[in-house]
Amino acid sequence: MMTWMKVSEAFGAQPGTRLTIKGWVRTTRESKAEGGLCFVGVSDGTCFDPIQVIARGGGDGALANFDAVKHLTTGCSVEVDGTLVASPAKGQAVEIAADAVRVIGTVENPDTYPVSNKRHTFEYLREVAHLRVRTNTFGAVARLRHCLSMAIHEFFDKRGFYYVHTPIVTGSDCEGAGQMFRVSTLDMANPPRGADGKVDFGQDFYGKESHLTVSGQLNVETHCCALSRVYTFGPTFRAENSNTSRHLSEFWMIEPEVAFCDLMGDSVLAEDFIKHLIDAALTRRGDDMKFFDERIEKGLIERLRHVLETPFRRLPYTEAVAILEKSGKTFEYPVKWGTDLQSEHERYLTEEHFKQPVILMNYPKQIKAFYMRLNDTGTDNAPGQTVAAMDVLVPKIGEIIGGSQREERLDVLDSRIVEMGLNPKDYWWYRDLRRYGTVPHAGFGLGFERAMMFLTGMQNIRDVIPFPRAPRQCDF
RNA sequence: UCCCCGAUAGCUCAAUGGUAGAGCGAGCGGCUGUUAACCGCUAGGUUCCAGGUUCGAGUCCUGGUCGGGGAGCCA
Repeated sequence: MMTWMKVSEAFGAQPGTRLTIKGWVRTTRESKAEGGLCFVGVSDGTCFDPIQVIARGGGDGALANFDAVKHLTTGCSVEVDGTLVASPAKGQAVEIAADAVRVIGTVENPDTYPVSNKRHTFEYLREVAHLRVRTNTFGAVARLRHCLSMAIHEFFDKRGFYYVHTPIVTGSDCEGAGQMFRVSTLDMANPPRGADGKVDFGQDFYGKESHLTVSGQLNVETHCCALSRVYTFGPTFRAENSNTSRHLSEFWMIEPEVAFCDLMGDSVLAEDFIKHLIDAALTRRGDDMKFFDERIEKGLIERLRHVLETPFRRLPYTEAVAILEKSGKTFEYPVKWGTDLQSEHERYLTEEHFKQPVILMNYPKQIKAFYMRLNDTGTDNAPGQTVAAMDVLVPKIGEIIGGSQREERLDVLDSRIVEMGLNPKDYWWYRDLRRYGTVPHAGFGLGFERAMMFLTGMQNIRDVIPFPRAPRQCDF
């Protein structure tokens, strides 16, 4: 009786096992020896390596359709019945001696098959995103992405966090994180207009303007202030015209929120979280990580082990500015207390000065969001007022996490809202959390794709998400 | 959005303003328990698009489209 096994299972089975595997041809090689041999590498995506299938054209195990098997090319789908045997040749420990190879789907023109068995650039493969997952690299990326997704839920579940499904469509355009995509069912060519000539969104689907969310944070805070420990993990949309290797207009974000927690507790959670992801990747996807280490970024595993074993460096923003001023480096943009650090400054700190992840804390209030908790005057001997915000910087990627302790004092929150030129009325339900049993709480946001880049060594964010969306890029 | 670079065979890239080339991939044959295989032969082109300069444009000029790197915004 043949057992249909995943290729990953077949590699672990005993020689002599009779089995069936089903998958796609990666490579074929032919030999005239022993009455005709055909070596077919078959992958079903369950592990990094394809398994080698031996088809014979003569002798005892001759296949009736050997001629068809000889004409298999990369991309064909097959079902193989056979026996797992120890391989007599180098290159693989085991292989499958085939009794039958059923050709399920052929490739209609091998000459133009987009992901033929050769090296392709990532730029090219982006144009064939529906097929690129059949390659070594994108198969590994897909498996690791799944592995990390599961590890994220597991991390929070084990710590008593509840997974909250925050909305994708939002009626508030006050989430405060940049340009938003409009959601509307109005006739764009001929929208209803009010007496003032402006578009009347009162007639739109929700009776008001609505957009895709840019953050689940404000919503998740409501559940934090009832369930204590919560997190979201979902898609996020930013309509910024960002054309970089680190930005997407649709990306996935993990946002935990913890009640009765301050900024230091928040930073400990962030550090534990990143380390858990590294551990999960290394222990559960060793095959894929080995590939990333050898072919994508030399020294990746060593770099991640170092991060895993070293405590993150915590550093007040004010001290970071002092370090940068004393560094002797000439930066394109000058360092000045009260302004945001530039990419070059962050890179210097995490890649050159400390050579490890750095958590910068307590930023000047004028460069951070209204909901971040105002620190006492004199915190860190800063020359101005600061808020309890943190950014986690990692080598190669830069900012991977942004978080803060939230302002739980209603009067302070209100004055900050007004100070930023916002209207407290727009935040009525957010303010209610401070009116009814307010508590100190804190949280952060981690860009999932940036974590993927950090863990794989992939250099373009469009290559760590199955179907990237970016300005002028919405194919597939 | 700003700065820089690029677009030629299925893919990666050559080609002084003067007949369009190679490697890989593909097809056929040879050799081999093969595995980045190797050897031979063959096929494969609207040189991104629209204008312009020129006797002549892949090459020079203008505009556009798309892609890459960097910056800003951020996760």
